[in-house]
Amino acid sequence: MGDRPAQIVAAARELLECGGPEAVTMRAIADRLGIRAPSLYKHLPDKAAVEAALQAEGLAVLADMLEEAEAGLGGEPPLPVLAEVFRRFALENPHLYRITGRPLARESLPEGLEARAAMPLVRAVGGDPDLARAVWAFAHGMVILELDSRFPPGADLAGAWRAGCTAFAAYAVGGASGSGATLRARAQST
Amino acid sequence: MGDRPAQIVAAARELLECGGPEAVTMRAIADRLGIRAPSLYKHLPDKAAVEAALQAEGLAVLADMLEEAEAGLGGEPPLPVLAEVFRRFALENPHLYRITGRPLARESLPEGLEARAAMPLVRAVGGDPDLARAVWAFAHGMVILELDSRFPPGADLAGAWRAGCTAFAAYAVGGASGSGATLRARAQST
DNA sequence: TCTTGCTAGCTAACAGCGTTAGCCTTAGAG
DNA sequence: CTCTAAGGCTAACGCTGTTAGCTAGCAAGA
Repeated sequence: MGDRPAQIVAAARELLECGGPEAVTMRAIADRLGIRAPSLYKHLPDKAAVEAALQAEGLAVLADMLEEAEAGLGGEPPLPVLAEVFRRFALENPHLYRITGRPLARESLPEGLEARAAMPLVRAVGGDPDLARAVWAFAHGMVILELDSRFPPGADLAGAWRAGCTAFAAYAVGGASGSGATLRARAQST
Repeated sequence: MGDRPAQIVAAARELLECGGPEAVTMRAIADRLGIRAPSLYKHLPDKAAVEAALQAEGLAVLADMLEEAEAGLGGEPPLPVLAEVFRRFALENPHLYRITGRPLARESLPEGLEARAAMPLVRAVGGDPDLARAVWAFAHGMVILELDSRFPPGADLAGAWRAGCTAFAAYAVGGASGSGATLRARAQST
């Protein structure tokens, strides 16, 4: 009964969520399935395969959340909403996010998943790939620095997010809505 | 003869640079010093101490480079220059940069080092801490995504850097130098 | 019906990791 | 001359991922 590979990944995910990356051990996975570690290798080539599967899972969840948020926004500016969703995903699944953000085993990832996760952001900035990459880097940086407690304790992270989103939004719209000064004033009041 | 702790850190750094983080092994460090691994514990409490020292070293090098760049710029806008230096540091010392960007053992870091590395950036954006953090996140994100090969092969990273710097510079100057559209035009031509 | 072969488990083991316990040699101080 | 402490050493422990080789059960073919 049951699809062993899927069970293995599910067990790994549970371990990851309770105990962090170092709790994801071949022996611990096997324990959870009531078998011994070497038996796992009848279903998987190595531990990297488990990690790749977790990576894909994380990416898929993120893509789902971003697409849902994108669909749900009316006329409001997309960038702050997507940023909020992005951050929420990371804070709610910190270990999964870190896995997702590892060197990335492209060849063992479902075809097109990476692009799917990226598209909402690209659309939000009007299709400019340079800008999309810059925004992605900003969001990833904010999240990873927060997860790693690299910001000084008590730093106003919401303010930093606001500053970044405002700056990028202004660049995206090409200045149609006013000068940087008014944008900055608007950011303060939000 | 010689300061064993310093020798240990130096050996660790050499190992890190040739073989990456997983080459930094207590046994490998000891080998390089002509002693056995357990003897290291006469000089250090554990491996985390070595990593903390490497982290401090990386942070210090980065701070030096940023400060030097800051001193060397005439009237030109600081952000792109600092960004370039930041990126160069990361690409020239990829493993060290990754170590530097780990959860960070604050208490075992030299007093004020973290602030020293951050200050050039804060000054470059005119003292706004929110903006400084956003820019830092952007730079860190760009670098870590590049190191992890997360950008699609062939992506124009220089363009992404330019987009980010331009957007943040516009936000920083408060729109005194014109609309987003002109800024974007300027970015293309640089 | 008997045999064959595959699936999926098992135990034992290996190499490498960080780390601890305990021994021994050497150098310097009283 | 003795005592102490520093800094080496070996042996070992528990952990990791992983391999080799054995075996119970089951399904298909002769």
